[in-house]
Amino acid sequence: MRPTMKDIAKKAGVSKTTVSFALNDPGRISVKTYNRVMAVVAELDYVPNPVARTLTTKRLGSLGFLLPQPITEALKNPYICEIIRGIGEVCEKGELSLTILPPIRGRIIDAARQAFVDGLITIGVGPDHEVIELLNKRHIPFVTIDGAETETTVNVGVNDEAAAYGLLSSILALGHRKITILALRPETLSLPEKRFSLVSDRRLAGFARALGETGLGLNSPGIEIIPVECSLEGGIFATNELLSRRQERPTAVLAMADIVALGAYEACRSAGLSIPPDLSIAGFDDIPMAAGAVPPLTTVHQPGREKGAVAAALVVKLLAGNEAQHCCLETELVVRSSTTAPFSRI
Amino acid sequence: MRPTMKDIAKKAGVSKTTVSFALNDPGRISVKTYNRVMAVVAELDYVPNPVARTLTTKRLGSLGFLLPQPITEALKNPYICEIIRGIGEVCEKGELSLTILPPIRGRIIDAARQAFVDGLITIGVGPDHEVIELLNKRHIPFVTIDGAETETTVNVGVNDEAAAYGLLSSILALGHRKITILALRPETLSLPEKRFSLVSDRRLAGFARALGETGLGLNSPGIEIIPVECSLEGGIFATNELLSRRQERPTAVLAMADIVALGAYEACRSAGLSIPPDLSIAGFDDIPMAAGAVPPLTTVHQPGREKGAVAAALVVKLLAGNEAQHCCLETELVVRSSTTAPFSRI
DNA sequence: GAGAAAAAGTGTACCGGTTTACTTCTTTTT
DNA sequence: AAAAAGAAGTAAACCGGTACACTTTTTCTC
Repeated sequence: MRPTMKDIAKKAGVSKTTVSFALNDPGRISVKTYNRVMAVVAELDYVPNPVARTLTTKRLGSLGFLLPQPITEALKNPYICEIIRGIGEVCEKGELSLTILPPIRGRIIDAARQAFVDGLITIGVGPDHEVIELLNKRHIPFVTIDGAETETTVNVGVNDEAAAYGLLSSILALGHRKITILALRPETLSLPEKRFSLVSDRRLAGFARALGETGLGLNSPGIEIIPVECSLEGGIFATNELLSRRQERPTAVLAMADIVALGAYEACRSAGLSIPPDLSIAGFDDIPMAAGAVPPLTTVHQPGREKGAVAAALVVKLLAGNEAQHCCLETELVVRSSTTAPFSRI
Repeated sequence: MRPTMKDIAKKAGVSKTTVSFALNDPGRISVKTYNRVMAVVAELDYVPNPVARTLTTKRLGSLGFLLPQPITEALKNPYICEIIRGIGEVCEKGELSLTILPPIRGRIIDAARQAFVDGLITIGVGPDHEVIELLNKRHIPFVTIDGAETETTVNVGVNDEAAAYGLLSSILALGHRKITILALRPETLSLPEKRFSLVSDRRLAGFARALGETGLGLNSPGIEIIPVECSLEGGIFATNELLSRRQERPTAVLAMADIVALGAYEACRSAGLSIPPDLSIAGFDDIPMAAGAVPPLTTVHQPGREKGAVAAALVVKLLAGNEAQHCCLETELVVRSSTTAPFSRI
């Protein structure tokens, strides 16, 4: 079996304490003893058990990232990858590892319960979610990404309402009046009464405001909202369904994630539609491949890596016992060539 | 302070053991006692400390993935993302979390030393690496990806030599004789005497065999090998350098990773060269975006997600105390339109 | 209703380290 | 040379759970 500190102490003829000193505070003991202990350490291939150490030091050296979906799904979305990269950046500096926590048995709260982390970051989790309560009980400092700014939680996000308003305004200005919105389903099933994810709701509010200025609303004829899964497949599926209908097609599709928009691209390709002018498509996020797509995708840029990095930095701050403030990052409308004026059917 | 099991026991008027039963094996005690204990648990917001539990159960519920580079760098390579997705798949099934372990202070061994994992997966780590020894000392079961098949370690990989042979053979058959190979630098600096990564060495052997059949060798005039960093930037940098030279340019560039090949694409774009016929470019890996690139990239397909999934499944097997076998997955040469016969300069 | 069996609950050792308070021995100060 | 200060080392408590062996209480069987 793996040797323990006791084994080392016995073989070196010293106390456990001395072994501990040799490993963590060599100045505390004589050079002679130090050498003797270390010789035994080398001989028995002793490596201290980090878990046991943790029991007293109460520091694990790991940050957690609580995913609302399985890892396989989540990493299909480059935007999530960007956020992870941002978190990773901070982990590097703080000499921490990064623990990805996928839902266990479909429940994100179980993942949080048994997480071995010093602090963690959630994404898309609202203040009313049970996991928030649990984290508080466990006294684990955490920061939410794309959550909500409340008294008791620290959040990092963007102004989704304003960003959505800007995007739809530009689409409306092009002349589009038949618009389909691909809104994101909530990833976890913990709140079954919700139709859309937290950010989707906020963006819908922005869309509503933009529509209002043209005398329209989310319920106006021609405007449609479809819940989709946040993935390439989700975009393909919804768009296929949309294009196969009898009724008149929209002239523009607004996806709430670039990856969904790229799914729409694919569905259009299969259907033989050109983007544009047959259909204008816009996304949200500005993932790295959005600019390189054919055609380049109009989207709302939000700084994914920065979001992750800021959130992680705030967690580190909390861990150090300092106060942390909410952070609202900038977005920018990036108009590329996937959106033009609607094709006039004669 | 956060309540402990002792606090619960005291307040409920029972022993610590009973509390433990209430939480883990309710059938062991009477309903009446169970209710009383759970009431106190709820009242004091008690959540068991998973670290303490671990000391006796010796199970952490996490798999580790030891990265040879910072997370930010690694996740820029979609191929790594694919592998992580594969590992994630297995984690899901086993109700495990996934701990990403980036080098600490540039040293991968330090990451391994303090990792809180039940088992782990390395990538690109050879049998002579110090980390292998450490993992054995710590008695942590592990599987290597793209490592080496030895008596004492389990490896998941592909036949790099054969794959490289096939790729270069097809390039030579097209008529190319001036070929630049972009080989990968080892990511970690632990073995400074090495020029290339483990897989690069094996692929070079395959290249050498293919060249041999045409009466050439790796040292023949016209054949050049350049060490590059495995990233988009690495590809851009090396290719820029290559194209800016006075001397005659190669007609084909073989990158040992698709992401590097895509970097070469970008450098060509800036230089106003068309791919092909000015330059043929091929990659390795077949990342998802390789097929969608312009032009679609000729490459060697290797199953990234499967690699991760198989490796993780083997670790789980080892954890269960079973034997695990090496696994060599299939590769396939995928010829797309980035490679043609060399452009004849008149 | 006596004896056996099952159920319910407890005390204590243990996991593998860290930390505190204390002892012993050596060196320095006056 | 005595007192004070410092160095080196140790025993035992502690972190917060789990697991084993054991006792006590209840239920069942004949």
